[in-house]
Amino acid sequence: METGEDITVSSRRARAPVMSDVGRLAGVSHQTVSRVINGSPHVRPETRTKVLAAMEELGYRPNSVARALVTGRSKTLGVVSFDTTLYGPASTLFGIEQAAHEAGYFIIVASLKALNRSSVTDAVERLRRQGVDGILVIAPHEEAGDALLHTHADVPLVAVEAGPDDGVAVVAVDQIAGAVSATQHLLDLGHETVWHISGPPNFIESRKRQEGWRTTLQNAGANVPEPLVGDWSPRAGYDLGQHLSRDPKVTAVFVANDQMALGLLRAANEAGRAVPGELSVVGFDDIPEAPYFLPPLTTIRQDFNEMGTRSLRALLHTIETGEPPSSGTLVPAELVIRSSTGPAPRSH
Amino acid sequence: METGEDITVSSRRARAPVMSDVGRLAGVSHQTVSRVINGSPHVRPETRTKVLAAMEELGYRPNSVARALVTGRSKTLGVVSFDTTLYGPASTLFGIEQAAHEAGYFIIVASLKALNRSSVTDAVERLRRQGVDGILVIAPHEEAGDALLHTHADVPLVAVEAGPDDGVAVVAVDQIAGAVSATQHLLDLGHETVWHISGPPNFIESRKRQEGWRTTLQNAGANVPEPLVGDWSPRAGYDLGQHLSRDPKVTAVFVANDQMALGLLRAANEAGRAVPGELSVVGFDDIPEAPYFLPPLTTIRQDFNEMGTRSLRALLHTIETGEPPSSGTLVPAELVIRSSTGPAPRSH
DNA sequence: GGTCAGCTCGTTAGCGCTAACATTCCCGCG
DNA sequence: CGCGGGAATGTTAGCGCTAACGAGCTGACC
Repeated sequence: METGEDITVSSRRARAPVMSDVGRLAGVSHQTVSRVINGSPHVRPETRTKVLAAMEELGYRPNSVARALVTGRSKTLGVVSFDTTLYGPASTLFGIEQAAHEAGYFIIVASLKALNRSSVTDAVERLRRQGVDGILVIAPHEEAGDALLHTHADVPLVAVEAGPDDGVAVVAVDQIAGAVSATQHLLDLGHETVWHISGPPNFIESRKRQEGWRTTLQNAGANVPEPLVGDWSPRAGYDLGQHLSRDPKVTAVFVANDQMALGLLRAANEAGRAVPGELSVVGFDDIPEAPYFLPPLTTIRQDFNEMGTRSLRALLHTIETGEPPSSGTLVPAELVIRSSTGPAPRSH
Repeated sequence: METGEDITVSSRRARAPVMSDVGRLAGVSHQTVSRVINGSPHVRPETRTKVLAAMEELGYRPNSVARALVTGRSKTLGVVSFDTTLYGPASTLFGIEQAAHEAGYFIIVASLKALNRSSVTDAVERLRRQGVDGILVIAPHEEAGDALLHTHADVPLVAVEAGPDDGVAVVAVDQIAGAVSATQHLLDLGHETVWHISGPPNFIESRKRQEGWRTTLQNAGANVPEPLVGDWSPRAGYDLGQHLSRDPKVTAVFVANDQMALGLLRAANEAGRAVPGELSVVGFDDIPEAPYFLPPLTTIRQDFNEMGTRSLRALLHTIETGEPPSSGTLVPAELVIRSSTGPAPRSH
């Protein structure tokens, strides 16, 4: 076996080297190795060099599990999320991960199969067992939010994208303001009123967007049509859009997300209703595809990445200082005007 | 402080209960508690009951960090991924997470800022420090793949979605077959040849799709036009699509992903080229929006979820049996015909 | 020159758990 | 009635690391 030429790490592969191996090679105690690794100031430069060299030679890799056991800190954060396939959650997760990486933390994801109380509770529980230092929840859902109220006990937790109004720290986009500017934009264009395709009612975002839409219409003295309820999918937008497209009174629609707006666009196209000539539509999210819809979609941009970053920072602040997270951070939403909206057609 | 009424867990909150606390309350040793938790057969039913009751009363939560330290198994898997914002990687990640959950594993994500050797090496290194039991890499990129060859040493690793041709286990969709069926579909429709908008050349998928397209044309004796190179974004599809739309000879285009196909669709629309009347287009991926494009997009479906599941299973198999993962699993790709493709227009 | 502060390092004791062995008890058997 | 053996439990020794303390050495100061 001993070829004699193989002097690299891989030769004495019986067991990964540990601190005392490094110490032995460097002629110091394992504690000094620990000091070097943790950047203690009380180590002579030459000792440090020797230790570093020994680490290099052995290919030493600190065992963070052992460290976590003794410090009580794992430097990992849990993220529970519903559908990470969707653009919003995926982007938020991405932002969180980037920020965590910079802060020296790892992200453990626990995605939810169903959106109900027990699955959220269960996910949080699993993460705590795993020893995470804090938890982020991307589940802008009513029941999920409720569940958090009964869970967050001994580990810092912040809700992202939406959450209960109190009891838990929430970092979210200003959904209401976004919906207001979407609706107002349509009103300003001269439309008598604005129809609405909403998301599922148990999503907090659905309700906020609907609320913003409704109050804007009311404030303008406009008639408030019955909102149509979708499920965020393009298919729902298409199905609901077929109804809307048949009704000539409908000249402006605020759709609760871009995917459903896409479905509506197709329905309008098939029904021969010109967008924006006869029908104006505004979406929500500003997914990367939105500028290339036919026509390019006017929508409300949510800065998911920023939301991820901010929520992570809030969580980290709590973890590191022990102060409760400041609740209610709102990330602004921005109206992006493209070509799917235009002046109201001359009425009859 | 002692109210006397608060007898629940939250009262003696100095420190989370540990095994010996449970043992003390149940009148057994901590080891017996361990046996109960790990389902050892050598525990009397009544003892088990007592222990369970004590755990319940104390709100005991096993410390998996301590367990990981002693067993050397953390029950966590690392996933390194490039852009989890994209539909493909996001879906794959989702599939992985679901499968991992079922198997009792956690997923730690490490996303890459840049696609180069060092960032991949670095991510893998970080994950190993963290003590993951295995690593999954979603980075269908040439350099990234190369990096893996020099990294995978003492922890099982499998590449997902694409990877180097050997040296590392790879679970991927059959890109070539997908590209072949896309191109053949167009040829069968009577098009003389098929143009191609490819992804960035350093993506393995780009090359495989291009290869499938090229060989199909060659086998059919068709002329092979110079492929246009995009970057997966709708914008690239649009920009490149403007060129293509101007050229009346172009009657069929195979686009390397759906997002670029969307851009092409818009460019064609603006140029007044009817799809599929004058121009047929096939995408790749089958993103959820594809059926609602104008017109609904014919595309190649990749089962990302399946790929995630399979790659996880392969990894787990290696971890649990020690056998090297079987290389080269291919997930089939499926042609989904919708309305963006049609017979070739009568030539001049 | 003695003292004491401060730097550098080593020694010891766990963190909470599991693995391995030791112990107790009960049963059946010759 | 003693003894082997297995089932149920307890005891001990770490896993690899950090925290806390202690020891040796240097240098400055009175």
